[in-house]
Amino acid sequence: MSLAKFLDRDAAIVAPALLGTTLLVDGVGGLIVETEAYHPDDPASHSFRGPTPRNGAMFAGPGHVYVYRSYGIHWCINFVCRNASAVLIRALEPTDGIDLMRARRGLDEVRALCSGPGKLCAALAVTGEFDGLMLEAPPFAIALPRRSAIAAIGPRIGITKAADRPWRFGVKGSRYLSKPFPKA
DNA sequence: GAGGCGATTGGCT
DNA sequence: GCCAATCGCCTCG
Repeated sequence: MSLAKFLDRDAAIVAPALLGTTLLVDGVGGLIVETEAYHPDDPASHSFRGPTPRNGAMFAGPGHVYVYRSYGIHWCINFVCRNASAVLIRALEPTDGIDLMRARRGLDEVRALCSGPGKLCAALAVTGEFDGLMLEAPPFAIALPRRSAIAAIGPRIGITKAADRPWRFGVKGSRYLSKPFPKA
């Protein structure tokens, strides 16, 4: 399946299917092991209240990248899906450019390099300048998995609205998650 | 126009 | 476990 077609579905479908995908930015990155889905009718979503200058990329159509600043300090990256839904990339298992990521993060421990949405953006040098770019073109490189990894499912993290929706997905047993999943 | 808060992280208690 | 850092958007007046 082409990347464009893959992303032109609801975020709740795309988010678990993305597990095991390779994400590289300028050749640096790893395997996606944790994601979350956000919907326009979801009070926790940035697209819930319609377009603003900040969230415009979420309304630009499937295949775009939405990068926003979190708590005024960190950057977080989303893949835009159908109908202003989006998938937040929460954690990677580092595979490529590990020494560069170590230098950017000022940290040796591979396990913690990309174990959180703000961390992985720092490790991959993703900033607001990437907001609105197409995922299909450089500096991005995406390799979809042959088969999606087995997903653990749980409530999303760090939000106060609609916190009960089970739209967080992770690779079962991965040591690179931002937080463990509640035991099923 | 002012005040509050968030899809977070790292450091200190 | 708690708390500060720091910026854009929302809400209210």
